[in-house]
Amino acid sequence: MSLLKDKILSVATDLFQTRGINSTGVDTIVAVAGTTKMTLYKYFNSKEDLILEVLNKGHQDFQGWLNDKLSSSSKKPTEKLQKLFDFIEEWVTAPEFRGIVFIKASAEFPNEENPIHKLSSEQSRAFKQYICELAIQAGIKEAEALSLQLSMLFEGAVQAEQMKRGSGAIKYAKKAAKILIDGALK
Amino acid sequence: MSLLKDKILSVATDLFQTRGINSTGVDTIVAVAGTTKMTLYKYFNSKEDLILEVLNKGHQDFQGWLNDKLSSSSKKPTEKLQKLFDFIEEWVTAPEFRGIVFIKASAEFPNEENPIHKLSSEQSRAFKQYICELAIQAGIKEAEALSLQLSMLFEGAVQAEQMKRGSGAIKYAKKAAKILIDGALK
DNA sequence: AATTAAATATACAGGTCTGTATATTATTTA
DNA sequence: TAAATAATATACAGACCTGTATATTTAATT
Repeated sequence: MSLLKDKILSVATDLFQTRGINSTGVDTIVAVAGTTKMTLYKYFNSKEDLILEVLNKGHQDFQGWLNDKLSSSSKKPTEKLQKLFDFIEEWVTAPEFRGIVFIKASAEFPNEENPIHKLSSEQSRAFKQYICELAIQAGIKEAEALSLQLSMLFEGAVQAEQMKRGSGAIKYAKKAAKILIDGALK
Repeated sequence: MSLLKDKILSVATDLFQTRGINSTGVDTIVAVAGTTKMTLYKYFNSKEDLILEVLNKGHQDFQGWLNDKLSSSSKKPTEKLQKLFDFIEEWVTAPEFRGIVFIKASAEFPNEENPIHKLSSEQSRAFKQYICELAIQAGIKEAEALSLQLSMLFEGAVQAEQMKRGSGAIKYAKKAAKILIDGALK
């Protein structure tokens, strides 16, 4: 991976989250990244392609980090599930946290036929599925229902955090998650 | 209120939700509303003003409807709280439901200094506060925590519904809300 | 040193956007 | 019927947007 391509991707991610995707022009991206449009269009066929790659990178970063944390925290599925929102809190309260890209992208591209919306929707589904597998391994009967509830709680907490930074909402989402998980376990 | 102004407001609301706010030009709005830009700019000083009025109208419609439903459903605060998500489900699953405006607006205008973001944030806070007062009247000790959890659940469910229409996510949000409310009541 | 590749600088075509200016047509009120 | 109000039709200025074309400069390789 080229250094410049990487730089463009991280700058775009930041600008998309802090200013909005449609409100951020490629001119702004290359200016902040310290390069030119010619270089951007060498690595990305279009702005849409850039957005799709930003989405993919964001998802891999988050899911990869979360999976590493959970894997090294415990081998018992039940404990992993119980620690899920501890790590989510750690991720969301980090100073460099700027939101979850697929949540913003799905709002800015609401048309269900749009490739960006499709990828966002797929990533949301993949995250829920990840939780679902944790729940299944933990022996939870209604794993599908619980994972959907937890992912709604997660997206609502991120929404709250994007709405008002430092609101501390995630702390209460974590408590709610504990109640729901405990209820589903017994 | 002028008939045309009303028409412009409802058309704008619909287009903003189905195509995005930044992606919807005033030309499209007036074309669908069957009028002209001159008329739009007679009733609204700018597109930003129009967006702010769309937000206000959306909030009044939802909060007004919800409050009427709750008021006429029961006089006991506890029962009202328990029926909250029944009515939310009714609102969200209605065929004409297009999402909650302040959720989309806060995503498209992430800058906390922006008037549109500020109003969105204020509406989100007002909704949480409305739930909080229900909880207080129901005698719940940790009313603040519960209302924040329920509002996150609500926003997460709307997010899920905007992401994939007809997902049925709200049904499981309702079940989660019941668990959280029952836990907070005793 | 000569050749190839990578990145830059700059300009611009074609499109869309907001907001306004000007003139005309309906509609209502006096 | 005359005057005042409301809405329309149309054009356009100025800004911004994506994507490309052309030429130049820097860096890497042989």
